[in-house]
Amino acid sequence: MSEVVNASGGGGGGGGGGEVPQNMTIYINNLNEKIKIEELKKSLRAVFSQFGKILEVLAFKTLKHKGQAWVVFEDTTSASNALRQMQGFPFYDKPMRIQYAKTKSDVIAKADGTFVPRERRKRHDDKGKKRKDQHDANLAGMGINPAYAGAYGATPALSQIPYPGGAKSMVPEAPAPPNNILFIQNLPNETTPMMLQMLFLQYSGFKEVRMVETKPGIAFVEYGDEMQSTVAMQALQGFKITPQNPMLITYAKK
DNA sequence: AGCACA
Repeated sequence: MSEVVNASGGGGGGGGGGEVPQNMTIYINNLNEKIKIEELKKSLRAVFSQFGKILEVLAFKTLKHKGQAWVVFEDTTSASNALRQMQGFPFYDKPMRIQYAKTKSDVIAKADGTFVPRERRKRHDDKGKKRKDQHDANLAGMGINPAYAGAYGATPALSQIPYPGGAKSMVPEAPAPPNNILFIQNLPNETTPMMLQMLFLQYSGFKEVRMVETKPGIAFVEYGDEMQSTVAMQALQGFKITPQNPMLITYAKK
């Protein structure tokens, strides 16, 4: 009788899984602890940005927090899709374990006006409290959203979705004929083969990624046949690992 | 195993 109604719709019924209520942030553990924090965060971004706009990825190397990360989405729908679809996903040879985060992320709290700095959170009965609350409530009521207006205001959520046909403007003059091997360009220099594998593995027929150490920014991705490579190319054309690097995918030259 | 906000 106490079923919680899911405001975002969707969701199927039975949900096994978590006792933690929905959250815009997912908590991931069972991550490979040998991976350096920066690479880990980049790879998480690469794999999760397909579900929606990511506001932040957090991970720490302290003993209490190794092997764990938080990925903050801008809405709970993105977070729940990510949770369902990536549950158990083999990531650096270990299956991800994903739950909703137990508490709201600071970046979200700052955006909705409920953020309370942690240092002040001690035990302080402040008497000027009402005034401040009123002020914050006013801002929130007016729909003023400093975090979004500042850092994210100009970026539509759809920017992460690979353009269906719009990628043509980025396709070079002389396209190579279909090939089961794809040629990827305009990758950020920090891109690793693992990051690409995790993106391209989603499409059937995936065989392998090859990168040339001496030539940063490019890669080759091989599929079983041209049909499969074409599906992957169209799906990931223009995909941005970083905002300034929409990937350019063409068929490799034979 | 482990739920933070460098």
